[in-house]
Amino acid sequence: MSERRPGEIPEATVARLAVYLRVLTGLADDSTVTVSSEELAAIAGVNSAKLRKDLSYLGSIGTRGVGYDVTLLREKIASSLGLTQRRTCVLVGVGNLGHALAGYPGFSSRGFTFVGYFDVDPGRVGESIADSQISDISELESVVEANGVSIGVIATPAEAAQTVCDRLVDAGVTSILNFAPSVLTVPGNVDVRKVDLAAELQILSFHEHRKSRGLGDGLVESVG
Amino acid sequence: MSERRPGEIPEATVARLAVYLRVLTGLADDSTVTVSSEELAAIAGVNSAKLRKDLSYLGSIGTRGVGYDVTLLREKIASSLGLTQRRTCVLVGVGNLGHALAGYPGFSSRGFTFVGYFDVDPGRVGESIADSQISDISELESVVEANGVSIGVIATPAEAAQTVCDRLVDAGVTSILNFAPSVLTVPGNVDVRKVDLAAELQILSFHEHRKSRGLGDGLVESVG
DNA sequence: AACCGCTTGTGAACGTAAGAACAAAGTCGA
DNA sequence: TCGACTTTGTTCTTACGTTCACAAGCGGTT
Repeated sequence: MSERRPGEIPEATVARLAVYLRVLTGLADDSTVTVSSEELAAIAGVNSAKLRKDLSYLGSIGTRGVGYDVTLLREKIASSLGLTQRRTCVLVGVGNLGHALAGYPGFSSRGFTFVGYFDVDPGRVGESIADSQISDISELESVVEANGVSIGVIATPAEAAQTVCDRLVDAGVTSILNFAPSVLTVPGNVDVRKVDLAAELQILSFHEHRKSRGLGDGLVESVG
Repeated sequence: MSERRPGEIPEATVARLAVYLRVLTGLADDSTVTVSSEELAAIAGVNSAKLRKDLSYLGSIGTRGVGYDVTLLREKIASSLGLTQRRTCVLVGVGNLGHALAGYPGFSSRGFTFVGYFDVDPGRVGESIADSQISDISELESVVEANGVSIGVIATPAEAAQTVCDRLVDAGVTSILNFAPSVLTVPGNVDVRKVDLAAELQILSFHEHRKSRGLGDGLVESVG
């Protein structure tokens, strides 16, 4: 039963495809025509066998003895990720982080169009942001529905996140990117990805802690 | 050979411990004294068996028939993550995102102290930020060494990231949190975690794409 | 046209993680 | 003190992900 349906790409692979895509864009800018799995893997920071297996899920794209055509591979990855069509997004919560996200150039350059920025604070509504302006949260549903928005980005405080999430889902959003430090509950057809900034630092803290203790051998801290 | 040395906690578990910790803090604020694996797992959005296994790596903490003491568990997780000692950090690159990170309340409230904010832009140096001020990048090494900084946060453009990373590592930083969309190369004793904002959206895009195609059956898009 | 060197694509082995299920170990009430 | 009940800690099974190693396939060369 280890059969995988054609078109089924493992999660871990999908996450790396985004990295390969970025690397390939860089190579294309340098007018590189062809790249081997070994080279590409080195730049992307992964094992070359893993890279080849990842790419093999997209079909047989490379040429044996030669490598991969940069342009072709780039298109293939982009189409697998569904990046051939522009996707519309909304951002809810325009505090510090929300502002930064709104100004992040990587989004629009990669095919994501933000059609609305929302906040509850009346003081912020109307403020201009990233060649648009902040709308009141009450307009959320109408904007989502009018634009067929599929992705919602939540950058509110933790307390507001679930409510905002529910409203997004009710309005038709089927993918959520959550920056609020809270666990979201959603229906099964909705995908959530979370970015937990404090957790990232805590994970690094764990490794720091470990490094400063064990130093590689079977040493165990005696617990008082 | 599936023995795991005592004290060895799996990566996947470490990442979740940070989530449990946050949930437990919330429970403690509500004056909850005891919590069962089932309850805690529900709030944290994970399977209860997984949660129990995660916690079992920290030792036998719960009481059968009762559950876990919230305070005790919280302390145990915090100490496993090395959060009992405050960790000093520096932030390099104070653009939009850097500002947002500097203003993020979750860092200092969880034991992370930023002792320096750096940028190359002379126009920004001196600007006040999060009850401190922006320093010139040239001071990076001296600040890192003077404060025994162990964690560096990179929020520069992609082109600068590797150079900044090298400087941090040379100065003695052993953990890096990278927000720049680039792959960092570091010595083996240094840990890197990356947060790739555009990649997150692309992963969601993939799932959107998949939902709008297959709808759950063996349907395969015919490739022209 | 036959060979040679190179690189892909993949099968098999290994390691890590998730989930189900249950025995062990505790509390609480009588 | 004993028994019923609850919830943990852990074992076992299954799934997923990574890595190795190599046959298959292609371009260039003679």
